[in-house]
Amino acid sequence: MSNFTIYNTLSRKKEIFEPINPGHVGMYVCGPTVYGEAHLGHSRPAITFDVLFRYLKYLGYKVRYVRNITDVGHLVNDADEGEDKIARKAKVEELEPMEIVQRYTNSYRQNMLQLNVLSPSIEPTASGHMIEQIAVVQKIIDSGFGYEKNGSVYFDVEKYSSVHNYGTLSGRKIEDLYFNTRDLDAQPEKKSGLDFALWKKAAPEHIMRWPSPWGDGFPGWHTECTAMSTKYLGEPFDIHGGGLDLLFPHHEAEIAQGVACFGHEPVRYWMHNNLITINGQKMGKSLGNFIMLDELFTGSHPLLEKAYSPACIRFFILQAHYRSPLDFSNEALQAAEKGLERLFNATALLEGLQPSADSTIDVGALKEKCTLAMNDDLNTPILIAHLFDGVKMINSVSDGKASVNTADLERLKTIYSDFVVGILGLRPEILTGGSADNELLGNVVDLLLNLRIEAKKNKDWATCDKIRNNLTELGFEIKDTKEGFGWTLKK
RNA sequence: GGUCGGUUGGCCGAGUGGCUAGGCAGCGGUCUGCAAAACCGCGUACGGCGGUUCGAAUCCGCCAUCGACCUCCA
Repeated sequence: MSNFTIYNTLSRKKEIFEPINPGHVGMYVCGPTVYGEAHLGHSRPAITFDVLFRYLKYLGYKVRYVRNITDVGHLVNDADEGEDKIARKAKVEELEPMEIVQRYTNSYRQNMLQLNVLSPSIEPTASGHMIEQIAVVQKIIDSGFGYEKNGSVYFDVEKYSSVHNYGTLSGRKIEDLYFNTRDLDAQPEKKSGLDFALWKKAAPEHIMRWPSPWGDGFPGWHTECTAMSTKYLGEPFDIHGGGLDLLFPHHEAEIAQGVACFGHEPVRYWMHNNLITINGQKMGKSLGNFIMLDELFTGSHPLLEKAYSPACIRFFILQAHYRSPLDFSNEALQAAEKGLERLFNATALLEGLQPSADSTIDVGALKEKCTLAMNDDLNTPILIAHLFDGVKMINSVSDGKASVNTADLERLKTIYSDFVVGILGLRPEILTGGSADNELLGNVVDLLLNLRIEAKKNKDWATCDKIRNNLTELGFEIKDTKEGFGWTLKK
């Protein structure tokens, strides 16, 4: 179908992507825990796998994209033992846990919409799949790799390791893990410190609880992803994505659970996006550099010099490869903002371009390069570099320094609508003289600029400058051209 | 301490052995009534030290430094 390669964390190599069922792709990505507003860190996996989703569809695959919503908080790690993370927040705000869940789910979806992240095919909630999770736990017990103790169920890592390899995804060795495991409260209950929880008994103060064969409790963190991914995608399924921070223990545990349940690896391709740092530092609440997406869009955070549009954030993220670390700074964001404007201006200019008899630009090669970049493990920075080469072509044609024939012009338009809008998901946020969505405004601006042309003929520079300066103040960008004028307005 | 991954020009960020990444900023030029935009041109970048090689940002070793993770937050 194509030579689309993706880097598989499991093999630590780029592999040609071949779906299990020809023409169909099943992908699962770890979604948000809805106990707070979405922050900058949430945007990267969402955008990375949105681009993957879009590109797979562009390649002609029918894609089922499952991204979960974790609405069952578990234990908070330090002071408030035995208290559910969501329940804790509920007490603080005097809201029902499910009210919190609803509120932040809505907020997350709103942010995703702003970032032009497409809705997944299925967005399952952990609380809505309790039966499936209990079934997974039971299946693991039946396989001999899980054991119950005091109403909790744990995964027997040692026993698993005697038959299978544990640690293949993260490169960890079981011997090393023995010496590097923190001492945790429930340690005495477990056979080994390496074991992880499949089901936890709920303490009396724990609000979110469900009945199970082992008593009232709640599922372990890793259980939900195994239950929901395989319910909707089968096993094995094609692609599992998530942030690098989830690689261990979460994804490692998912593999072990999958093998225990099904007798084989649950996932063909594991993909991990890298994280975002701020001014070279990790994001942390204690560091005061935790920026929420809403703050980013409005500029209301001490670290922000200005507001940045969702498209700007999206472009900024896509200018780096998803597996590379990315450092956030005002300087970098503003550079991205200007670059994006250049890209959008050319994309708008493309619509009004006049074809000639001959082409002096190589549109075919451009498309080829764009496809190669995306096929190379979603190399969006390279794609963007090629799109900027195209910007130069478009501007040159517009300036009359190059020409394009009718067929090439159509192909060029297709490249920009496919790659910029369709795959990168960047919606041009500008109005131009040719755009129809606000005809009245366009006509008024045209009228003013025609008056300016007349003033220009009379060498009435004062009137000329007044019209231009006032329109500039209102946010319009005025360009003098050979034919007359051109203008754009950022939305 | 362990595992994995970074360190590229003023800034961001591609690039895995010889071939211009790209964007932003800067400088010079063309165009312009002046601008803006655009176009053309310019910059001795690859953390340090050794090694392999005809040739290394790219491979190997050591060192420095930064980050993520290390199993009941998800």
